[in-house]
Amino acid sequence: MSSALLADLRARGLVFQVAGEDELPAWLDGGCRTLYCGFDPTADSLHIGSLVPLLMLRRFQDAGHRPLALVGGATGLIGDPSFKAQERQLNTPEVVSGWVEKLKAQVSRFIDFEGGENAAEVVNNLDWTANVDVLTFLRDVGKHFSVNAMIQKESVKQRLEREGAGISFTEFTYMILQSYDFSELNRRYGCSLQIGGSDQWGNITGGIDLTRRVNGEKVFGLTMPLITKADGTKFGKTESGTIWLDAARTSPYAFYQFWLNTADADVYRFLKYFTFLPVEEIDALERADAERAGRPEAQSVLAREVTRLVHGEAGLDAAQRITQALFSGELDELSADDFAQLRQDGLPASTIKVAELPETLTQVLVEAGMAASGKQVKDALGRNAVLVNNRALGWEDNAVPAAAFTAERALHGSYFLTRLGKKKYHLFELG
RNA sequence: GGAGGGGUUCCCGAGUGGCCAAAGGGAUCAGACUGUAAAUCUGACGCGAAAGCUUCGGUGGUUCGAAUCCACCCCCCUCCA
Repeated sequence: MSSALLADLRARGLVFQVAGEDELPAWLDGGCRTLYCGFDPTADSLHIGSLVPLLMLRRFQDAGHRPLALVGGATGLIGDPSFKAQERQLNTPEVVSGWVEKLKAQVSRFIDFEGGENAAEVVNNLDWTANVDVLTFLRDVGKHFSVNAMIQKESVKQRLEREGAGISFTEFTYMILQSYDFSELNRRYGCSLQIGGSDQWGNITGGIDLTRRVNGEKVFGLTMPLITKADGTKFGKTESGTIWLDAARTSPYAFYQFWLNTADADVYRFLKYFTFLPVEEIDALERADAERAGRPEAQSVLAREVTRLVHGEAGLDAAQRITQALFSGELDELSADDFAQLRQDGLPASTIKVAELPETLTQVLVEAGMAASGKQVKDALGRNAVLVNNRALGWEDNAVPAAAFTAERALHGSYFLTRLGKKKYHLFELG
């Protein structure tokens, strides 16, 4: 069953490096194995960069293995230097522990805690590091690490070699801490496989070595590739910032839109990375899209599947409802309830009072966050790119914003769906 | 500690007394085309509706006028010790 899992992962392009490659398939086939992946609290939410490893845990669980999601209450206090150009600012223990709680909840949505021997578990490495004293740690753990080997790791090389950079002892120790996690999880849970992004290779192999030395156990490691985009830009960022998994930071609607805007050159690869759809199905979709000229279907499948995974059926409904309402152009068909719902669903919105409007339209839209500066609004007005309830406004309307937001022009007496350009929407409600 | 080079608008990078809100490229925003794509073309791109206001590491100074000259200070890089 599990060599089938590995074959599927490879078909999806999800396997980058494997430690113990020859023995891993047989080991996985031999029964329910325990594996783990760590997530450090560097913010109060994970972003889509963590999605691949999260789904990976799920893939293993679906294949009959037991996933442990480790939240780094301890490692988060130190900071991983891997491939980071600069030393990072330390966060206070209070802040980190607050983030740990958030991440625990977030991570939990992707794996199943019910059921038998392969029920998932969330663990926190602070549990086994908080009470270890320095001398014990140095003697029992530190002694197994060769600094000579540690400074050879590619992940810290630029920090050691580059002029002007540097690495504190604190961050340099990170690898030891993470290695200790693996050996402890091996001891406590029989964990025998660690997975992570390709940047974690050095930390993972460190843990494998330590586990062999202190527990005499042979354990495995597997990394996933860095997600790249065909145009060379960084995955997971948009003009407006990072795409987070937390609905409070990135609304399900914005999340859905992010995936819907995936480039053709990336979409089939992403379907393999980010969904559980069978590879054959994805290949079939690609062929169908290629035969049918015009708009491919893949993006909407991707957006649907990933939004459902992260935000659930209700989040997906909200995202699709907003998308449908905005991009169909049929505003007349929306009821007052629908507008209230859109606002509820995360469509950017604000309440305005005609008497308190600023002097110009540019100010109104900038304050609503639709544009970065008045110049952009001015440009858009000059090109008929500002629409209020589907009516274009011009530069001549700029000085009289009140005229654009009169009750007579409002939908259902109070709503103004305002569009700037093709994709930026904001709902103004008379208050 | 010594010698030299450098810090320019989001990024890279020109600019060495007025014609500089500052070349060029990238990013970004908007328009055309289209599929809410890609590529391409066009426009905008310090802030401001405008009048105007504020920028070129910092602080002072010279000058009718400074990103450009002077003094001191801070930071970065290269070489030497």
